[in-house]
Amino acid sequence: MNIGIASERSGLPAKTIRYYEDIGLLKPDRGDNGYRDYSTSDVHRLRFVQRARGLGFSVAECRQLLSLYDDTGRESADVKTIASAKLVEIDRKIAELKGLRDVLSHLVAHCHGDHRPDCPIIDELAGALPGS
Amino acid sequence: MNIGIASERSGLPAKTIRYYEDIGLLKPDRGDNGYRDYSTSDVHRLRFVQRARGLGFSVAECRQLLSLYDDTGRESADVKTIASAKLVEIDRKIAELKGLRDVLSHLVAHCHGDHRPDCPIIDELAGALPGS
DNA sequence: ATGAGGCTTCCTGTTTTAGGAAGGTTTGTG
DNA sequence: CACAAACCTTCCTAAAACAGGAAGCCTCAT
Repeated sequence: MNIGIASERSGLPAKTIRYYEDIGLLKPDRGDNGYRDYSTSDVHRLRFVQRARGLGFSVAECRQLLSLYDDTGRESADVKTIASAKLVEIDRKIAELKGLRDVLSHLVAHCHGDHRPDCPIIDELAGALPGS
Repeated sequence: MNIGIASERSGLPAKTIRYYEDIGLLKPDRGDNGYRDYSTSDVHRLRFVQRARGLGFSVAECRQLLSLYDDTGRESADVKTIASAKLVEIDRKIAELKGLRDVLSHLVAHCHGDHRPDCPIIDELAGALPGS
């Protein structure tokens, strides 16, 4: 399929998809006319990256995640090591998002009209040190 | 406090903190020597941004989030509108992270040795279209 | 067969930083 | 007091991750 369709289906702009090819994240086939030709598997990879990027993973981290996704010999220790590190990070991100969620909903529900330094919910939340 | 301490306490490099000042995210006091002087409230703001950035929010979005955080008249409809939009987005991100978590843990636990296109878990997960 | 729309490459610009030079300030130590 | 180490300042440059747009080829419907 052409890049326009791949763009629609992955949620990524065509520009970004070409950029990802430039930096070696994926190498679609080329048709006789020189057009890029994406498989559904390519689209899956792109969608995967689209999500991970939106969740604060760098392109380098996405490359790692893709390498797990691609690895055909998944029993290797390397793969497991990387994957469990990513799992820890994901859990941390989930916890932070829940924290952020709490700040916002409490701001809306309980702090209207208050002045900034007086709100105990914020102070508590701002108090948790982030991980790496 | 000096920028070095603020950097330690917020988890952000001093360079990044100065950049955030450049683009108007916060305006610390200045001492007689010209050094920036950060309050604990400044550090809270910085930590807030540090988290939000790591979770895939753009600096522009962080600016919005900070404006909620700062707003002293929180009963305004505008603020509530923005906040609830952010809440929806955060919930979406939490759901996506959980999805990503599932992919990874299943990859590690159940798919070792499989070839990519044969794994039904991935196919299923890659099948969910992301929101905006 | 022609015009609209999609694709190509290439070049430039923006955002969000990181790195480093050149120089002033502060602090601890002899 | 002197001096060095460790901090701070501004400014300039570069990298990462894109976005915008020009110039030109390809395709498809009318």
